[in-house]
Amino acid sequence: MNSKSKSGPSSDNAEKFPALSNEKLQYIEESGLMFETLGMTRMTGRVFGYLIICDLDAASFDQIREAVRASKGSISGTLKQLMQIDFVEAISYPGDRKTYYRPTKVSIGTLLNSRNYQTKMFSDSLQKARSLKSREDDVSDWLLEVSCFYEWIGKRLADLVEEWETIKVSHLKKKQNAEKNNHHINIYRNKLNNS
Amino acid sequence: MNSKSKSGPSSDNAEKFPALSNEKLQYIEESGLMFETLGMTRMTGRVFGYLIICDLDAASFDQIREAVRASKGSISGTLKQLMQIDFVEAISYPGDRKTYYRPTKVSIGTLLNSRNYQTKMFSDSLQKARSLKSREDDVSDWLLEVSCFYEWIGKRLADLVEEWETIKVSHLKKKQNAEKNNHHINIYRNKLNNS
DNA sequence: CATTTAGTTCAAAATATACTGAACATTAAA
DNA sequence: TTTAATGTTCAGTATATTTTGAACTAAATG
Repeated sequence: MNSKSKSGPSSDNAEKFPALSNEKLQYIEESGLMFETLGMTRMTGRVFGYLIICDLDAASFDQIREAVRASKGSISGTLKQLMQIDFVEAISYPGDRKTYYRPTKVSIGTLLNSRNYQTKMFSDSLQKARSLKSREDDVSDWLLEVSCFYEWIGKRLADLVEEWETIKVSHLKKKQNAEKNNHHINIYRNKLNNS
Repeated sequence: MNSKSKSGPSSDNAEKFPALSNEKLQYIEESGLMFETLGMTRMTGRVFGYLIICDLDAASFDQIREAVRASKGSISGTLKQLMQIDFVEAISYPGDRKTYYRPTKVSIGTLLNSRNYQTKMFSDSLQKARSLKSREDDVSDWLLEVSCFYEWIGKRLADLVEEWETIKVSHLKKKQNAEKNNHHINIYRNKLNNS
């Protein structure tokens, strides 16, 4: 035991583990459920959700653990999964034994590619199905069309990513301006809600 | 018991339940595993896989059951799921009490839309995360960019589907010609394999 | 070298999901 | 009205997945 912990559990704990608002805690759970419907685990969603809203440059193992209230083993495995799929990256600081974790700011192209992996698998399977058929019929026509479409659109998506890179700056400016204008509305809404 | 079943179990059973080649049986299992990685059940993949390769206009409940070797309850539930997500449709014939099932030849647009559902969910979640942050940083910039990109590309994909509709006929012709040329190669390959 | 920190590993428990099989519903035919 | 055909439903079981928690490693600190 060190002298700090004797001086009271919440004295400087609050600095290392800043309390999360109910909204944020709720978001973490929602993120968990969403990741579940995407075929990942609830815990990966919780951890990723925490990392993107925690307002820290990077969070420590125990900060994550505290925020999502899970066991060390669970956090350890979950972080590995998230790093494996490149959703999270680890960083470290000199003179600090801890590892810190933060969301990877994956490029749009990478995001789209991982999405396309499943599509490719599906499309390949349909093509194989067609090759196994012993007659040509409506189904084999459909199988051909669908797998051709996916092949075609795979190429087209790559073009779109390039196009996005060229237009994104102006596009994002528009969006941010729209947001500023909405800000007044939000303040007005809050006043209404609090009345 | 009717007279038919007394005359021997495999007499005309073979007509109603034509034996599937090993390749097809294997495909059914592969399809099951693939659907599993897509977040659906193995059984939905088996049943859908069977329906697209069975070379029947439509398969009866018991033909499906026989092909995938599952219980009636399982087939019943699985077919409902597949119909729910519009992968399979039921048809019936006058004077026949059975229901027959066949793969829905869903339009390309519909296929893409259902794929986009998950993306939308993910994108909305990122936007919400950004609104919960109490500071602007690299992460909030990234959150904005990603959710904007998905919004933008959603619109662009709709254009691509339209484009596909206009070019698909000529595109498919090309593909089919390429296939015919490959056919000679496949025959040659088979000879090599059988030697 | 003993202790603390920071995490990893893995067997077992908890939980979630899918599947079976038997009882049931419904319609048609005998 | 009885029997048969065609499924459906659902409780229980089987299976798979996630999470815990305790024992462990490895490195730094006193």
